[in-house]
Amino acid sequence: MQEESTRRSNRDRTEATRAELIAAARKLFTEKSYAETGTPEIVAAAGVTRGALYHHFADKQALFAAVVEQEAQAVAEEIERASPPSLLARDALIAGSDAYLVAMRAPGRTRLLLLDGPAVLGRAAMDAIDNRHGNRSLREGLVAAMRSQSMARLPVEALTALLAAAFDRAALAIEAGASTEDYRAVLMALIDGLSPTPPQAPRPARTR
Amino acid sequence: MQEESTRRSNRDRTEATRAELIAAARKLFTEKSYAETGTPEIVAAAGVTRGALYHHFADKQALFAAVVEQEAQAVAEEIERASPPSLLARDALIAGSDAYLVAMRAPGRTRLLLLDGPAVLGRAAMDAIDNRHGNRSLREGLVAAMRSQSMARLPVEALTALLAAAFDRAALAIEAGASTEDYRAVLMALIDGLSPTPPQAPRPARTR
DNA sequence: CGAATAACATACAGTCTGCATGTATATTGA
DNA sequence: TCAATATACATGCAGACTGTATGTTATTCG
Repeated sequence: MQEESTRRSNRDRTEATRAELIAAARKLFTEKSYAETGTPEIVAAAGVTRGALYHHFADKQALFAAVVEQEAQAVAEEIERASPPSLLARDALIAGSDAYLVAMRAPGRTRLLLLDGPAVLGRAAMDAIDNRHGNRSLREGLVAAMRSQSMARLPVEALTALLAAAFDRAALAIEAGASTEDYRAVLMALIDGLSPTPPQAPRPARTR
Repeated sequence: MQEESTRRSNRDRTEATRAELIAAARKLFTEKSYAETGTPEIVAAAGVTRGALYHHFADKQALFAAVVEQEAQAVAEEIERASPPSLLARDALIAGSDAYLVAMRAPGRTRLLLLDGPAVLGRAAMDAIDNRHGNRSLREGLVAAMRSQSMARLPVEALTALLAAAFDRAALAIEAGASTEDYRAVLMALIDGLSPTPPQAPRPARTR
């Protein structure tokens, strides 16, 4: 008969420790900033020592990257849950936009993903993470809209990046207390402005 | 008759020391990142000691803020020099956009102003700096365009912030090696899409 | 059941930041 | 003009943090 706490497989130990480290780091990185959070504090919250941290992660940045990756995935899942492929291209785009703005209201997410992430990991690394998760649905939505002729044909990568940047800034502004309606209205105007035919009447659907 | 090196007024000494500290910090902050640049290195490059730094600036962040402020002003001046008020609203907007993208190619500027700045000082502080310098001309250009009926009437603050965010991301992407033409084309499409009347066909060809 | 290896814990070296204290130079006012 | 005072620095110190090297315990495997 094995004791309850002993006899844990190595893989289980690794997985559990990594998960606890990431969870503790996530909590602290969202409450405070990356720079203000020290590894002693993280390992104390996780119930391990710094030795464990540096055994599982190359350095503090690597742990931060793991947290960012997880959080970006969580945001992407919220978006995909809100914009099923059954919707029309433009409607899916709008639903996804709103879902993104809602998802980014989770405390500390904007700083983690939009401020500390790019500064600590660099824009290139953040682009890679975004392309694996969040931006994918956005880019696919844009491609679909272009194919359905409801959007001008433009360089997809650039369009994705610039719209994503606008969404990011909107999330930051809303968190800072700006009017959600104002930013939402401008975002929609930017998207609708990309229609190949003049926007004309926004309410009655014109492209069909 | 005063000696050459002695007999310097206190105000001159302060001004000179501050300027040297800011210049040395600017050089290092643009070559490396804020986090990778230590105050011992900065004061060594400036030819003073850390005592002088902490006499003139509250902390490392305050020195960084001074560098950011100076650099943001330099960018704004380049833009205003390139987009005189004699131009038509839309043309001034385009000229300013191109000037911004050019100005941001100065080595290290994107990281300083677009990555480290927001992360270290916060988005609110960066917004304040931007509104004092760069964004002012953009917002005024947008207001002028709206007044001349060549742009839909939208919340000005939000529109300014979101377009600025798109410009920022374009500058980052271009520095990372992306196609300037692609990003420029999308930026112009976003701007032109905001026309209240159908795309207006300002030129027989689209934008190029 | 050893031997090798993985998963930690502990200890240490180097560096950094911010402050406190000391000193020289400039300014002020009687 | 000359002390008194304030300003502009320089120096030294305390605390904290990061990364690594080394030691110890728990698995895995032949």
